[in-house]
Amino acid sequence: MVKSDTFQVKPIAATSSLRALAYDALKEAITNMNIYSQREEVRLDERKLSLNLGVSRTPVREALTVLEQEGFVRFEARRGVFVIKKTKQEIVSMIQAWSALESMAARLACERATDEQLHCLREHFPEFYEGRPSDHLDEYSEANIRFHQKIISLGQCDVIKDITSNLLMHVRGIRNTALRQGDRAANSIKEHVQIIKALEARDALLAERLVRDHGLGLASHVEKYGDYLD
Amino acid sequence: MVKSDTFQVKPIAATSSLRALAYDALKEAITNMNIYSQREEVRLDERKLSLNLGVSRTPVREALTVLEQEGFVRFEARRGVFVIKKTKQEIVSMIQAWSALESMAARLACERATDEQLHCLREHFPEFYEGRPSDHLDEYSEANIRFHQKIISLGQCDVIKDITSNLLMHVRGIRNTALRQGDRAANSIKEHVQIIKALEARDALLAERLVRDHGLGLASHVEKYGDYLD
DNA sequence: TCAAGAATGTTGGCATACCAAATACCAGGT
DNA sequence: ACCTGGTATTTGGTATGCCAACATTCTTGA
Repeated sequence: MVKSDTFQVKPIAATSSLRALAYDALKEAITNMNIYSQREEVRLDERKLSLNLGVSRTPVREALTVLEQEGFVRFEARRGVFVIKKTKQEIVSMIQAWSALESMAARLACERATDEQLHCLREHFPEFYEGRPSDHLDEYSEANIRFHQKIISLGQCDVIKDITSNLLMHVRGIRNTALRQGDRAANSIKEHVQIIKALEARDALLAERLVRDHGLGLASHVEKYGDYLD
Repeated sequence: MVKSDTFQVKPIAATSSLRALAYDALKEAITNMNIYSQREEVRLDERKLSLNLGVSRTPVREALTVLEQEGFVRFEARRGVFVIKKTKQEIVSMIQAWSALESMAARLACERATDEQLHCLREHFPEFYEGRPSDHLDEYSEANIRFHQKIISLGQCDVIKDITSNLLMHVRGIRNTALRQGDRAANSIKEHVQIIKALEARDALLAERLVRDHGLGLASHVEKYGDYLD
């Protein structure tokens, strides 16, 4: 017999359910495809999906039900399941909601985060605060998203984290695109620096305002230049 | 033959799916029961539910899947489906997220709503702005919620509306309870009046701040006095 | 007497079968 | 060629059956 002190099993065995596996597979497929490159809405065939995934229709349908709830697909009775193409207005609305939540997270971070955590913000994204970010836009776009997620994480509000996590799935691609329009990247960095300063100073009112305005700036940009979405 | 001009059929039949009906029934049952009055978590039996609802297990399961996604129930493999009891901290988090979103809605309302719409706010809730609200707490609690929903509606942001709609399902009961603790009702009304004034003046910054602080006040209150939740 | 384990029942996960509605296809008439 | 109506096929919605994992009860042996 092995002593329980030394015998540490892996965190969780928890063989995922087929439903969860189907969900992951479908979600990845949906987010990876560029929905907006094609004009027609994509239709998903339950039977083909279950055939390709090697499981029956039941877990596939349940996974699709979750995706419907998250706004990725839409069921039409006896017509099919369609991948949803968000309209420009819907994207703008999502960014506005995101801004509200991240703004609140920033406020909460001022109260709750440790000095170390706040300092990490600056340390984790140093490379982009010198030189021209326009040279590494792909990298910067990812770092940009991480930056905002980090702020939300520091807010230590799970509800905000969960909701924004879902919103991000929908707007990730748009963020990347918008960054390349105009000279938004350089400006974005300046605003980030201000946000970090406000957080480090624990100036909740300022941090909250800066984060909100930063987000709403993106919303306005998409509103103006996001016609490719419709 | 009938001339197509004169032969007008009724718009649609649109019979809801059994899944939707099961969802509605379950959601109402869950929100109506007072989850926090009993110590044990409530377990739902798929087979009994489908028997009671008069449909098979399939639509019931799909309805439960949606409810799981919305945070009302939790699946445990081969154990059962349980109605989730939110912890105090989760409730506080939801109220904070709500505050962020309503605050943004107020800001948007300042830009988007018509004078009429803003004025309706005052007209729709006049009876409570004179006399003591503590005499009609049930009425006032409902009006209170309608007031906040109205602000969100005036923001004309569907995403915010949808998210808060779900949050409301979870905190409805708590709002009602909190209103009865201390002299919160009277104070609540004063703050509402200020919010209306800010909106009518289209002072976005002020309205946004007042709505946020009003919401966070509730969060703090629950944080302090909501121990009955755990 | 009581603990260990075997038998039985229960539960959610999954697969499959069937149905009605929507669509696609085709034959026959104009 | 172009309708027209009916028929076959496809599709999502639903019902049902089976299974492994858990829970419970009963049995058994010291």
